[in-house]
Amino acid sequence: MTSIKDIAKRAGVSISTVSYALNGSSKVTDETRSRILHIANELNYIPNAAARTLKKKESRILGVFLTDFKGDVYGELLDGMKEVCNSQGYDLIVCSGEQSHRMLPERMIDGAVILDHTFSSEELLKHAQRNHKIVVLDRELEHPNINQVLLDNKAGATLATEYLVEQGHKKIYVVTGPDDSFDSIQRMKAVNLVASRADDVEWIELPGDFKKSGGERAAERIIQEYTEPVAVFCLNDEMAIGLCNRLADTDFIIGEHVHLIGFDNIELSRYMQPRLATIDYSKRKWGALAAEQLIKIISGEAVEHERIYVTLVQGASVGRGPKRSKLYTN
Amino acid sequence: MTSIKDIAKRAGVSISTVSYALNGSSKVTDETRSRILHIANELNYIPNAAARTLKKKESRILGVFLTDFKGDVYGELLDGMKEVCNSQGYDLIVCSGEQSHRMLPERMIDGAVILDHTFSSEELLKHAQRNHKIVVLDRELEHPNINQVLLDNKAGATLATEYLVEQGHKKIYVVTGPDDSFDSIQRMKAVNLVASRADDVEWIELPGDFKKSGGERAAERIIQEYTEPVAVFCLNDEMAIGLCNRLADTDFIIGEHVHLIGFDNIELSRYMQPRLATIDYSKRKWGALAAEQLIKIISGEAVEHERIYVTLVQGASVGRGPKRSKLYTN
DNA sequence: TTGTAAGCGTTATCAC
DNA sequence: GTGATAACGCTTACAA
Repeated sequence: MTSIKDIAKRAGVSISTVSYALNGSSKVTDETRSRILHIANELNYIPNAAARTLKKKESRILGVFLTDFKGDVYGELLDGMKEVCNSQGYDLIVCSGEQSHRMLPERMIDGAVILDHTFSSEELLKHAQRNHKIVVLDRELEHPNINQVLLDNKAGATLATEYLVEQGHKKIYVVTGPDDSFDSIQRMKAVNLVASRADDVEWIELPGDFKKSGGERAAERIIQEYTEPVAVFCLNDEMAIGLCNRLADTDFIIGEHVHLIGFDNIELSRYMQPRLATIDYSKRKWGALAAEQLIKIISGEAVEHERIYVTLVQGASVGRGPKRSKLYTN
Repeated sequence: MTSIKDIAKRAGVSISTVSYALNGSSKVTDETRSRILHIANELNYIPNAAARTLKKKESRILGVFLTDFKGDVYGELLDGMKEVCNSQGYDLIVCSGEQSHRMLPERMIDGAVILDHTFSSEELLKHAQRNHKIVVLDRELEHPNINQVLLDNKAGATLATEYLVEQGHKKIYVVTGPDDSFDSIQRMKAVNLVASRADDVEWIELPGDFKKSGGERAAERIIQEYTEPVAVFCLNDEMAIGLCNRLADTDFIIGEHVHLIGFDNIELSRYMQPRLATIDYSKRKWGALAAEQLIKIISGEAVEHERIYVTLVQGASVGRGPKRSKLYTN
């Protein structure tokens, strides 16, 4: 591997002159610069990132941490982040898994965007304490070095629940996420609020996991307890799809016996028959904003926490209110 | 930031002793080791990755490069890679975009898995020439430092085309990927071979892009030229779905007027109505194998190119042969 | 304008 | 078993 030392030798100058030339410093004559550049090119010189990072104490790399790589929300979110990072001269790397937790403390990256519950809040606070910069997308965490860019879960869950109530539903199943999920807890709170404000609305919590399996299990319960048309709010689309899958094996009809709404508006939702009602938000913007905020706190700018707004997407999966339709089986 | 120097000072030993203790060398007494470890802990010592990488000339990080983060194939593929990497003490980072091309030559990572046509083959060969280790998933490239783990495109496209031919289809549209896509070119070759071997089969190439929009454009053409039921082989599922979308606005019925098969078996395909026929393969295994091969060539082991096998997934989207059904509109 | 030299935080070779 | 010390490749005062 050729280093600036080799270039210096070949050019008959010192390594510092080479370094200046390479970094476009004005301290060097155009002539020597072009000579050095030419030699560097000839020798196929490529700078060593580790050395630069070690010296400058920054890598110009940002990391985003995900619980896993599956998940339909991620694609656009990451592309949004990438765009902002690149436009600001940062590189973005996507990390997942236990090993990846080292990257921030070991200073491989200049900052982290967290959407990964395998990071504990204590862990994140500890990092923030050591002056590492962090943006959290999946929890509330207060620290000068931590910024929050959160979904407006409350608004979303309120929209969804009110939509069901407006359609005349009186019995609403709510399929939750994992117990420790911030999103799930927030959404539940809003459901509770709306339901308690409405007359005569009963809501039943069904424990879920934000995965298809959770929706399937919820479907089992609903089938068992079924007496009349019900409404179901799955706290994310993936569970809603799991629920549809399970119901597809039965004579229950979505939009008629089971009135269903999800959350996230993942791509699949568009293709469900009937179209899944859900809560939409711009994943791209979420990512872009997260990256922006991270870069700002790295640059020492003061920032406020941000919120990603959501909208209701109506869909035939919710149908037109309880029609008390007869079910042929069961 | 506390470094081994600080620990050495506090422990009253030299930095080399600290380094030995930290790295579990047997050259140090248990007593001093535990004392040092204790102090390191007390001072919240965390090693500096850049310094280690600079000195050891390896980062124990592997990179995988994607054209973009969208794409339904990636989730499982990446999880497969992550699993193998972590089990071998490597960390995995996912990269995309022009800036990310620096990571390999600048030695930020010990090796790269390429699934990204923004890397030219010349670029990759140049890296290989400089002793960087690479596994390619999206092209054929021969070099001692490059290993190929490729889909069996030929087998897949043959299975798909034969399936259509067996169902009695005589006119087959083939919607291709981008011109420079290795996968697309390989699949086309197989289609051509099967079609030319079969009596009386006509096939028409429709230029696509592996994205939904390509499928939509293909649908336009097919609608315009429609005279009798046709078969369509979209060279990936995403275009097949785009095609379905466009056709959903018409009276054409998939499986009846348009007999459709895709490639990839992405998750969405399961949820299409009717179920999309397609070519399946294990994305997780693909990723796992790629990571394995990369680690092997990094360790200096000799490896052979690998192939990922594929199977046919039948689906109602192909229907039961040309039934010459009447179309009400058009 | 260019050179000298220190230093970033490690690892590793060699003495002791 | 432990300690000096050089080296990894680069940036950046400071000196010339």
